[in-house]
Amino acid sequence: MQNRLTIKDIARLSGVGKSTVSRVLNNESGVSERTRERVEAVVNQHGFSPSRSARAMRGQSDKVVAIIVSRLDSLSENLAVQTMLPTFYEQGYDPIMMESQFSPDLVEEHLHMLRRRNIDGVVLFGFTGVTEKLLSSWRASLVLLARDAKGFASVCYDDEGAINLLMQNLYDQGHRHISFIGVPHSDITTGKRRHEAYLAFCERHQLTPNFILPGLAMKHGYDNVASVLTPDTSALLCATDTLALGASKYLQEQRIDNLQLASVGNTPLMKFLHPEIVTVDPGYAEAGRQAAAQLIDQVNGRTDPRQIVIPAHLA
Amino acid sequence: MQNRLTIKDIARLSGVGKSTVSRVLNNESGVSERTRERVEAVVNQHGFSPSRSARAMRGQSDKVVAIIVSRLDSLSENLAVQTMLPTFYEQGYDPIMMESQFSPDLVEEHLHMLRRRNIDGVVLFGFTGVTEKLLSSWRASLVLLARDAKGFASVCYDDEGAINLLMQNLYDQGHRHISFIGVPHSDITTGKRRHEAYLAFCERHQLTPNFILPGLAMKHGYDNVASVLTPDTSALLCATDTLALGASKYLQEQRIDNLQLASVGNTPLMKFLHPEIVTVDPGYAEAGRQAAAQLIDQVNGRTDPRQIVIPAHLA
DNA sequence: CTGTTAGCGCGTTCAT
DNA sequence: ATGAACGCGCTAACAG
Repeated sequence: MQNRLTIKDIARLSGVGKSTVSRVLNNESGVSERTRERVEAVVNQHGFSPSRSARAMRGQSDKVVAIIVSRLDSLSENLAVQTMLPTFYEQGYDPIMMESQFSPDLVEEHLHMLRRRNIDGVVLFGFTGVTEKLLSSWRASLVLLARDAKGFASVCYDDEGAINLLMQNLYDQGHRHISFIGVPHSDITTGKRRHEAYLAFCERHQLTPNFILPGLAMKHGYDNVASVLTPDTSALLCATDTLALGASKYLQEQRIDNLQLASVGNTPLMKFLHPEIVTVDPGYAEAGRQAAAQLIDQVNGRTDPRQIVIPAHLA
Repeated sequence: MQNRLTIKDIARLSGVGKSTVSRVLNNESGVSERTRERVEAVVNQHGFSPSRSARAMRGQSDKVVAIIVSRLDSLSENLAVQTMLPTFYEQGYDPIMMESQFSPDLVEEHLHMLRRRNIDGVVLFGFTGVTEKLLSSWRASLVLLARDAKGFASVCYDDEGAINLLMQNLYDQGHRHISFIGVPHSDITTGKRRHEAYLAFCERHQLTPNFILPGLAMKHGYDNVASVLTPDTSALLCATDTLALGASKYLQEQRIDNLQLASVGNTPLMKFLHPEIVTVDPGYAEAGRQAAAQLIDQVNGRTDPRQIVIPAHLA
């Protein structure tokens, strides 16, 4: 690059020593107000900013974090990343992005690369197959998103709360035959927890459950709606908006418009394609913020790994 | 971080000098085959990799690039980013992500921050309002995507070719009344170029154009389909798949199923929601690869900024 | 309060 | 072909 000026130049220009400039730059105490002001003036005047690399070499931290999403085009993950980025930038962290494509092997590969790069921390969007063993060496500098694991920091959605909110809403609307379409239990959060919350609600209110757990692709929703519809069914609850998208397509094709749709997930696309849907926002935006904040606190030793649950709310 | 070993340790462990290790690491000539092998053995054995920051400090490049997307949830941009990431990683570049939200001010702000970080290069997804002036200081280290600007490297889609492909396909299917829904001319590529290609095709084949240019939101598609439908209309061409998504929703609601839909853009979602659509793939994946490759070549002084056009092809 | 000195890990002369 | 010495820009330890 060109002749960027250095801390030394600033020192010369403001007639002080390098260390004083350094102190000012880092807001350290022990600098007279007058000197501080003078140095700051020169710094601003020249738009000086210290070299990241040099800093990193001394401080041992290059202020870089990684965000590993499952897929770049995941609607829900995008909403979380969207709030994560500004949070990182505000704190001076550069977030680099990676895609896991739901492959534990890829995650491992990425983590390896990150280890060698001496990165500060990682936000990992969890999925079935990401084991604790895989992450063990990152305990101190990892935040798991949408998943929890013992001993790891995590930001989770309130699966049970979300389903309850939705069920209660449907129930209050008078629905008594609510079918459920979800994800297999191999997926703990989106699969097991949401399904069980559905079952529990049914039991509490003496409703007859009617469900299927095909998977989390849109096509799964589309292909399986029919199988949970009875003549009585008046509402359909989907574990994710992706499933709801598939279900919605089926319903509109079949011209079934007397079925109240509901889903977890508050993505703009869903709202556009099927405005009549009832959704809960699992708090994607808030989750992104918290995950970033937690990671930063953690790598700075301000807090230990802890598990955060984001409360869901009706959209 | 903890006691990562340094080039010095490797030197000691393999019984050579630091400089020799450095030479091996950088594949420089002037090292005997035997020594090289010995050093490489030690390096691999300990999984050693040189400190990025220290390297950056000497070499002036920290091997970090930025990707500024308009929106994280842009379907088309995602497809390009998806191929960009691996390309950057292969070459040892860390890609950090930013969102412009279609705001020139935000772009400017981000570029400022990147300048101060002494970043190597930027891939910027262009949009209306991004002026050459805004980018002038990045001439050498910027690749514009989906937009071109004089003097800047760019990777563009072949708007005219894409429309022609689609129109020809519809024409060959026997359609003679093809309506068009697009984007205002203030958007040069997606708006003006695609619209003009449509008009030109109509003129060449003596078709009567029937179009509207409401904007690029889904709702624009949804709200405006009706206005371009005549009793004769047998096909509808959409400038983008986002518009097509909106149009598709309208058509399905109105139970209009004798209208052939076509659009530029080959996103999985579109294909799922409306399988009967004819699409051209503008070459998002290829664009991502090329953009990354061009940027890398450029920042390494291997090539000057140049304008690349990706050929479109029927999906 | 402030300036001076000594490295951090690496690439780069310059001798050998 | 190889090693010793120097310095990149910065922070930390030590003097004053």
